[in-house]
Amino acid sequence: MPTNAEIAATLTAIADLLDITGANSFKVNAYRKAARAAESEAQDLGALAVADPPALRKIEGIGESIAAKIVELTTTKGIAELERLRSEVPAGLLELLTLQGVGPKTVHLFWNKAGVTDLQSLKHAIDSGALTNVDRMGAKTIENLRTAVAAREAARAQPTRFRLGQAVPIAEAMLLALRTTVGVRQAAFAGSARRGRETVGDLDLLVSCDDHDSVRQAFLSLPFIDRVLANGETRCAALLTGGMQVDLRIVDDAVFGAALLYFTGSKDHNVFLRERAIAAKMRLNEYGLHQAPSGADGPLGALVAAHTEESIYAALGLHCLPPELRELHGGDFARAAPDLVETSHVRAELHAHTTASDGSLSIHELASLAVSRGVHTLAITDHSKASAQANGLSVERLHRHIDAIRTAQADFPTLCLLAGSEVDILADGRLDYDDETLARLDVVVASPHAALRQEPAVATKRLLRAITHPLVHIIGHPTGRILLGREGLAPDMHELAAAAAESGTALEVNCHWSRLDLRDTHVKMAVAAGALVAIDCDIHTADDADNLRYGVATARRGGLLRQSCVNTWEQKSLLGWLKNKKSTRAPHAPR
DNA sequence: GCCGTTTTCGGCCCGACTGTTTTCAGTCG
Repeated sequence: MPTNAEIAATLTAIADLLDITGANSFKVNAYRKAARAAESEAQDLGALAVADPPALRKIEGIGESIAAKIVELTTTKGIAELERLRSEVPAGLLELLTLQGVGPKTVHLFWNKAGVTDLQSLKHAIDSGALTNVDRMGAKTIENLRTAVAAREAARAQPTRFRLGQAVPIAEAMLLALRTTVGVRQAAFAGSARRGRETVGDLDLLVSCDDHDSVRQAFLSLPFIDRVLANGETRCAALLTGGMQVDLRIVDDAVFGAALLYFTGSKDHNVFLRERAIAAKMRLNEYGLHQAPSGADGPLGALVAAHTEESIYAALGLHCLPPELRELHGGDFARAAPDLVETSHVRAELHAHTTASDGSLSIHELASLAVSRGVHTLAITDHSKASAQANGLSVERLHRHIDAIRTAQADFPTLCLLAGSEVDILADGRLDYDDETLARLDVVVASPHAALRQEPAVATKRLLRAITHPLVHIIGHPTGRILLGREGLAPDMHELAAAAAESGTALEVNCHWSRLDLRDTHVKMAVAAGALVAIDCDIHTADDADNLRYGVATARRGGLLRQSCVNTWEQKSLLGWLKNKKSTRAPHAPR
């Protein structure tokens, strides 16, 4: 059965191929929108296609035709329309769409007017001069193409997306430099990084200022800039040395909110807001919300709102939606509760390593770090013996470690130090320590570290066994995925979430930006099932504590409420749950 | 292809930038 990601990839493939054939652009966009809907959908679309096909059409962006294609893909493992397109369009043309400045119209032109079928034949057409006879191919365009082809070849070994925790520090370093420029009023990053997506394709920076030229100069002279792609009055774009693209928008301070809203997106959410504006006889663009023009082509009416995002949402009759929930067309207003979890709510770290296993901090250093972060409770959870590569603790070493933690407690009167372990969930679901050993621990985080290529059904059974174990409190990074590196397990997360809710076991959102596991869609499932969630930094070095924001962003994207996150609880409630987790359920009704 | 409080046809966000095209087309976000 295809996963939602596979369905999304298939719909995107149809869109790309249709685009090259010159199909109606609204039809192409419909496929792209449906692909995005599939990607962010928490329900398993493959299962839905089998059990209740009409329900597919309830999802915004999926209509009669695309629903039928999802059913076709699920039941026959292929789509006739896609195969027809593939037989018609040379496969090598798809890569050309990724070239800077080359879109479907241009690829169509290359294919039909110059016989280009892939990157190689495009290179040949450039070098042989064959492109000079093609419409709109002047000397400058051909030179830009040459550069784009070279950049594409150089980038083959580089990622096209970047992990959130790598992109955000770069954005903040650039903003720090821009804020010192004369005349700058406000500066922020927007785009998918602000929405907290686990990976981002580029960075969007927004600056309001009195002097556009000085900001442009400051931006283009930043040390990270490798190549300038655009340099206009209000927009600059550049490639960084690592291959990431950065776009800078420069606006007047009075319209900063409108620009921030616009450039934060998502694209689908912008369309929704514009449509809502039109319905209310207004117009929304990056310069503000205005009254509609009085005539058909007349100038915009009076300004309604522009300075802040809140004022624009309010004028449209909406609550200000947190950026993390702006992924969908209509946004995820249903999840935008006032008690959505925030970094400031987190008062306990329940997953941290010391030098006893593979951490770089001693017990005292780790505890001092926790005190400086203002948490009331820290669980020290070094690896168990199966994780030999991480210097996992034998039972004997664990006993001595527990004693050392108990002794250290005396030095930290304001912090509750818990003796725990990150225990391996073995391939068959057994735990790496016996029950007698586990019972000595204050907190047990059970995590999969090996056998991460198991079949989904095997992985589900394995994790269920750990979830329902009475001595396990938290399932650490449940899938073991590494972003842009390792797929990890693909268990039936609905089933795991239901079992977690039933047994009072928390599912972890691991905050490290290479993991973010649970991922956002999994958090949605946990929330829907009424399961408890832990947000933990999995601290190995002092810097890891800074990753909390990424885990919280992921949890917010999934709609996690403060009261369902064990790390936000008062110490007494938290310790009560650890002592007797069975009696503790997520304190809110399933949504 | 999707969608609907201008509803079953006829729209579909819209502005900046670039390059070449002397008024606009394509790309991008």
